[in-house]
Amino acid sequence: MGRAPCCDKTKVKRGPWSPDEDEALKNYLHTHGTGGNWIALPPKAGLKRCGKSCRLRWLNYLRPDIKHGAFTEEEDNIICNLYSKMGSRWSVIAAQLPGRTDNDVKNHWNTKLKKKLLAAKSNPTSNMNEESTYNHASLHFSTPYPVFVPKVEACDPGVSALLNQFTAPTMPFLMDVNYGQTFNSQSMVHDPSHSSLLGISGSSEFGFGAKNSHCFTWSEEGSSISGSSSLAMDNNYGSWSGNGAGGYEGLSMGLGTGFPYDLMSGNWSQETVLEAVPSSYATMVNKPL
DNA sequence: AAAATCGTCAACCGCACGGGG
DNA sequence: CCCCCGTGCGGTTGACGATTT
Repeated sequence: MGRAPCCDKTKVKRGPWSPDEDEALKNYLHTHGTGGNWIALPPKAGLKRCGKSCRLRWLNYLRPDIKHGAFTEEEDNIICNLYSKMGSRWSVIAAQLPGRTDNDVKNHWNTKLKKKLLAAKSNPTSNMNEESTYNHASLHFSTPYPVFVPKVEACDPGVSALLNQFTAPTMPFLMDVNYGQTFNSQSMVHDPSHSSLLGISGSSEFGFGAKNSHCFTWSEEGSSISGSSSLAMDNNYGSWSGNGAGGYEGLSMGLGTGFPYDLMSGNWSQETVLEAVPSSYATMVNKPL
C-alpha cells in the first residue's frame, strides 16, 4: 500500500498552466510568499491546483531569476563535467548554473547532451569541438571534459593541448584542480559556489595542500552512491604525496579515468583512487548537502 | 499536402528524507 | 522512538511543434 496522495486528484486541475493561473500564483507569492506550506497555498491563491504542482510551476518556470533559452557551450561543459562525476544529481548540477532548474538540466541532458555523447562515442575520431567529447582508449573514459588533465597530458600532448584549450577558459576553477600543482585553494575555500560545486556544504573547512603533485579526486565507497549522499573531503587538506615528477603514475587507472561514473553505461566505476592512494590522504565521507 | 516520425519540454508520479508533534 | 506530513528530487510521460518521408 503506497502512501496517500498529497491531494485529491479529482478535485484539482491538471495539465498546462494558463496565463491567468500563472498570474494568480505570481501575485500571491509576490505578496505573501509560500508561507512555508505549498500544500495550503493553492486555495489561498485562488488556484484549483495541487500544491506540488504550484511549487513546480514556480520553481521551474515562474521564478524571476529563471533563465529561458538555449544552453551555452559553457553550461554544457559544466553539465557534462558534473554528470561525469556525480551522475544524475540534477539539483546539484543545476545549482551550478544560475537561472537553470534541475528539470531544465535534466531535459537538456536527456534530449541533447546524452545523444551528442553517444554519437561521439560511436565515432571517436570525430572532431571534438563538434561532438564535445574525446574517447581515448588508454584512458578508457568517454566523457568530454576531463577534470584531471595531468593524466591526459601523460598520454598525448596534442590531445592535452586540445583539451586544455577547450576547458581552461570555461572552467577556471576546475582547471585549477586539474593542474593541481599550483592552484590556489583559497579561491575554492571562500567561494560558496565553488565549494557547492564539489558537493560541500559549509565550505570553510575545505582546502588543499596544493603543492607539487597534490591533486584531488572523487571516489566512492561501494559501487553506488545513494540519492541523499554527496561526496566531500573529510580532511582540511585532502592531498597525497606523489612520487616526485611521476606523481601521477602511481595513480594509474584509478585517477586515469578521472571519472568514477561511466557517463555512457551509467555505472560507477569500481576503480577508485583509494586503491592507489593511502586512505589517510583522501578520505571520502558522505555528507548531506 | 498529408502522414509519420522525431525532438523538446512542461508537468506528473512516486519515493525518500527530514522536521515536528 | 515512532508516525505523519510537507518538501525535494529523479524518472517518466505526454502534448505539441518541427522535420522528414
